[in-house]
Amino acid sequence: MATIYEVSELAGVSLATVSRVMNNNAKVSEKTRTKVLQAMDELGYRPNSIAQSLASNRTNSVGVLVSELHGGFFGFIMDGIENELRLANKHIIITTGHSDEAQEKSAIEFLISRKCDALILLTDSVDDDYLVSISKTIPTVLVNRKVDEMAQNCISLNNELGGYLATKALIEKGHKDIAYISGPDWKVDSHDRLVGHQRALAEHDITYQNDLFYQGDFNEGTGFEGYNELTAAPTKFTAIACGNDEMASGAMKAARKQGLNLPKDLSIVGFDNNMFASYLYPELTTIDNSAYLMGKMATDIILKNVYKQDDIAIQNVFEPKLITRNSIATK
Amino acid sequence: MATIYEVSELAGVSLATVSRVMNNNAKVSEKTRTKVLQAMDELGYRPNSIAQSLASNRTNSVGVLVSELHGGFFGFIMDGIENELRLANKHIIITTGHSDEAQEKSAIEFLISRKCDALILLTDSVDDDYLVSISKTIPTVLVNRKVDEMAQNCISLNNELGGYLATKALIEKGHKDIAYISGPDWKVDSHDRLVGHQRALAEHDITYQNDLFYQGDFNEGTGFEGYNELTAAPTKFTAIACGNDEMASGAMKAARKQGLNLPKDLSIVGFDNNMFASYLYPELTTIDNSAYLMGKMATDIILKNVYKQDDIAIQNVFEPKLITRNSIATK
DNA sequence: TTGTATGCGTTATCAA
DNA sequence: TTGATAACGCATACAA
Repeated sequence: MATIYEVSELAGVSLATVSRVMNNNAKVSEKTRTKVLQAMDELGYRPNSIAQSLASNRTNSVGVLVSELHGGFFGFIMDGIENELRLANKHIIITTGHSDEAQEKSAIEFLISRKCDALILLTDSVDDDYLVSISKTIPTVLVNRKVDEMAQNCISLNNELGGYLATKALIEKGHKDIAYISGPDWKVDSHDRLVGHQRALAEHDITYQNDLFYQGDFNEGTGFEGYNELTAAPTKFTAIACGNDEMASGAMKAARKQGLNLPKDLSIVGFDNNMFASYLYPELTTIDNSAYLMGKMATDIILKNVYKQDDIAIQNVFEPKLITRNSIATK
Repeated sequence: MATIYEVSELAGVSLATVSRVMNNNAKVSEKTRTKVLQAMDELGYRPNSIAQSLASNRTNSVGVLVSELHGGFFGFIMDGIENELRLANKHIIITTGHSDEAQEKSAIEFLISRKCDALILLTDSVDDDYLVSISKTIPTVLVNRKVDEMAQNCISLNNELGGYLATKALIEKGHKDIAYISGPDWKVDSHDRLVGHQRALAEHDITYQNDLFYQGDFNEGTGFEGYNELTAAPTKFTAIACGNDEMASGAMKAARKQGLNLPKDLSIVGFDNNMFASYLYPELTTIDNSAYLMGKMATDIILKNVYKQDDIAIQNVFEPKLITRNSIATK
């Protein structure tokens, strides 16, 4: 592989000059420039970005931590990051933490030792203090998480509003007896969605009933169990709002197993607008979580702060949107 | 950020010694080792992997090219790669090509200039010659693609067998009138799956009929259209085999729209075992494409050839498996 | 077992 | 507008 040195020899100029035409950041006469370009071409020269990084103290890469590489949410966030980064000629180094604290920390350490110019982290297994300390070493933006000391660098979804919109969609179709299958309470997203649900109820003078609440864990199985538990209780309902789409799917399966005709006998609304939501039957009405946009925005914060791209507007909180499909029947 | 030099000063030893304890590849007395370790700890030293790479001509990273970051197929392949790589203490640099030749080539160029130790490529937009020439520069393995000159470094699925198994599953449930909705003919996977379908038919003395064939493009919409086209023709059928799960979903939606009761009135089998397959109603019987395993194996080839890990068995072609769910009724 | 010296392929600071 | 030359942080052959 040809080096800048060989290029300089062939072109009959100095190392410095070759470097200048590569980065075209200094004046070079048209004549020498073409000479150099020609030499590069002739040698099939490709810059060694490792060497560039060492010398310039810039890797033009941003490190990303996600839980898994598969899965809709992460996929779209990564897409948002990667697309935006590519437009800026930067690139992405991805690591996974599998929602395990030790793995997440070691992934972060790795990204730092790899000299990423900045970090985008999706994590809930690592504590606030650690994140704050990291952010003092290297520009860091957090997606789907809020840490007060880093508020400017946190991107999140207004989950409360999302929960509100979901339940409101049910109410507007005439439903009053609405059950709720929640995600784990210790997750803020999950908690906020429930709060939104309750606000929608209250605003329409519907009293919230404990009988109509089931606590799941965001996995499909608990949606299934949840529906069965809820129907075992005396309080009847005509609709269910679910903390996410997986559980909505589970509830749909359980309901169908009990012989219900969907959506006629039971209306359901999900949350996340997961990839499979439109493949469900009936196609699931749900809340879009703006995953792609959040990834894009995380990148924008970095482009602005680290790579000094101006005229970029930052938005830290995203508004969820209702995606209307066919899983809600008019009552 | 502390450097190896500062560590050596604090520990009162030479640069080389510090380097030795980092890589523990040479004898260092226990006494000096602890001295060095202590100094590292005190300074919060983290090795600069960029500098390591430049000096050692090894980046411990493998470059990966996929079409998109979201989507089940790519997700699982990347998972397979990343998991295997992490166990070996190597890491992954991911780029996307969006199925566009120019973008794919520039992504590959990028990975090379980034001095990856090896490449794992998922591409169908770039020609064989280009891939062969790349593979002479840097160890390259191809997933889901076959190039004769690089046969040892190609990982693929036995799509013909998959197509065979899918249709055979239908036949074994008593179906004889089986329609087929195919992917684009120019894609080898798609073509091979069809050939497998035809073999299953032939083996059971069922004549293949053009009336029962529809050519789609692997997207859900063409599954929908396909079903409508097929039912418009005079030849009747009780089952459909689809080139992939998306089209199967489309066909299911179309059938249901025509008032059919699934799977009683129509049996369907898909291909790929896409993430949403188990969320469909009825849950889709399909063919698993071993995406995760193919990603893992691609990595293994590199671990063996590039990183010299021995005792790794290589398998270039994967056997698809039938995943039985509820979308096939007994006739 | 430890230290010295050189090189990896660039960028960047000076001079010229 | 160009050219020497010193970093960048580490690995490694060679000496000691």
